[in-house]
Amino acid sequence: MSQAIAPEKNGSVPYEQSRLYSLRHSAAHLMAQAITELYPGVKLSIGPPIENGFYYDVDLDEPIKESDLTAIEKKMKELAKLDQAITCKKAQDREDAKRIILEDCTLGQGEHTAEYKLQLLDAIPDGDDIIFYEQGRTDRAGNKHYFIDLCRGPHLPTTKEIKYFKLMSIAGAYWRGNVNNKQLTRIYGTAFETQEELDNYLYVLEEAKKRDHRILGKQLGLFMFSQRVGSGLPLWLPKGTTLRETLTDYLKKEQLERGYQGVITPNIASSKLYEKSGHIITYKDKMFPFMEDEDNNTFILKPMNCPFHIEIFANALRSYKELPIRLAEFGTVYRFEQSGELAGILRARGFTQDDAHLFVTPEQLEEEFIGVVKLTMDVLKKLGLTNYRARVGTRDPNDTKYVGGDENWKLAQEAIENACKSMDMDYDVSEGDAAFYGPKLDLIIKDALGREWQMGTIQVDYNLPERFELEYIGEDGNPHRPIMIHRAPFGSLERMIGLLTEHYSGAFPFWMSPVQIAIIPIADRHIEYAEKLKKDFKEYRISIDSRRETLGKKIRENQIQKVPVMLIVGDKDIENNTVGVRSREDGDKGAISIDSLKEFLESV
RNA sequence: GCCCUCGUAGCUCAGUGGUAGAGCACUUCUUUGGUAAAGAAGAGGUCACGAGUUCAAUUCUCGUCGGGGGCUCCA
Repeated sequence: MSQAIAPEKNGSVPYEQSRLYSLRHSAAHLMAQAITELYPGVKLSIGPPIENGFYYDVDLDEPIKESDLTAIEKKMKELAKLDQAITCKKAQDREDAKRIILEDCTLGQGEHTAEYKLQLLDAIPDGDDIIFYEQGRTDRAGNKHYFIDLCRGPHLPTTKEIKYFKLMSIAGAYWRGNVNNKQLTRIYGTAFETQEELDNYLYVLEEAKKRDHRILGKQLGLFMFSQRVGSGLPLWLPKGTTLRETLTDYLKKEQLERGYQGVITPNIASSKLYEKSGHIITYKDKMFPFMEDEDNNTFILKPMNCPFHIEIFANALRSYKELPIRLAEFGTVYRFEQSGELAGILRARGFTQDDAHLFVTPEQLEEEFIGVVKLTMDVLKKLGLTNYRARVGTRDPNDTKYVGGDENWKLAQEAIENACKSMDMDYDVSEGDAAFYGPKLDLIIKDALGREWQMGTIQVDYNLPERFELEYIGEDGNPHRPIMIHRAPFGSLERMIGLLTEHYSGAFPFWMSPVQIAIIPIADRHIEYAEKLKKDFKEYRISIDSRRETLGKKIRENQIQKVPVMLIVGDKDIENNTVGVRSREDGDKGAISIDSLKEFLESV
């Protein structure tokens, strides 16, 4: 299990200061104590509380399985009941702390078990307090139990108060989050104040799984995967395609109104294009394998659209009067994501970006950036997504993957922050989350299971124009370098549709629904009337359910398909020129005249 | 890619060291019905794939492929 659903709020106290937070922290210690008793010689590393529980990373000689968690839970219960007091102990100095780690924390299981704790000690800055928490007691049989851990705290006063917990899953996690380090075993658990809260959490988790876009995508006939087609390569079914086209039509219209021009570029290109852009250096192993022709020319399945749009810009000698040039394309790209990174259509190997690149003068940058932010916010509002956060991704100064000079990076970052400030937008700055060619503003939303996904992104880029030596002729008659803005309000069609599916539990708003209206003739003799109705309302996406099934069954199935409006037609309707209206949300609304139906549909 | 976990009919899922079952869906027949599942019959599976252990494997072991939860990563 991971960070899921919503953080538990305890009145107005921030989670980090809540009793629940301490409870989970203590539960992590209790689990570590149980593990040291069951698996002597285990090396402990870190064990913090997280959004919906806690984990502990341990280094075991023998791999453990999920079925072993029961035994650990049982041991935890025993140790909790001992009512071990949990007390804080401050080391005198660094030497003293080292002694405590080597002598006490190892619990007599050998100094090698202190490997990670010693590294953690080294990471504590000079002058900071070095604190330990210990717990212990002798049980009725006379066995001594003891545990001490380097830890900032806080904790509950006694293990007796850790009652309602559950170990959830096992995962691998690299020591200090670095792939080059050893992979440790991470055990996830959760803990609550009451049994009811724990049960409720598990229930909510089950319910959330039903909202999973992969399940709904199958139920609603939106998309599929096939083992024969390959991993991470979705196939769009008719209804999913309709939904997708509805979204692209909407965005195309918005973009047209805002001065964008559509372009179309190929799905493969010479590797030279990506050598020039710098993508090959950074991403070679994350692209699909290269193709080679008889003359040893190498081609690449396109992992992104920017270099193509750059070529289009560079195709003519540009005047400042033409700028800004806004080139838009729903461009399908292919990235060879690691198998473990795939997640339905939220993360696929082939996906379509609602991409555009703006080529602007320095004077236009801020206004254009703000224009793009506005477009993105308008789009998200139209889609009904409001619960997102903004993140400014900046460069990690210690990482070498970034291209371009310091001055360009500084300018680009200032442009983004200025635009955000002038729009009064709240954002977090996240170091190391920039694209390799420039900083970016990302909009992030959570899925059904509480995992965060990047949707829209806006990037300011001084570097690719430099690499491709892009120019326009300024008012002064001299060549100048344009600045690029990369942007995608949806991010990708696939991810956006996945997120929308979970957001709405598949019950899409009327305007987006693949099937907006299902007309249900009661008997065969009513089909003709249904077809006439469909013709009269051809501006809507209508299906006629003319199967020879009972009315109840057809209603049930269209309801499960989350069709927003059903129109039931029978003898009475033909006679009176009416339809029986049934809404997805409100159920049966009774018969209304065809004229009122027009009004009704406009109000949905 | 790594750690854990799963893979039985189109779908959702039971089940077993002696080659398989339910509900829904599908086909046919009866039923033409007014707001969340009409009735009956039929058909449908190399139990993901490959190898090993065994007299015997869908069941146990290993490998491959695919899915899921994490880690890393996401231009």
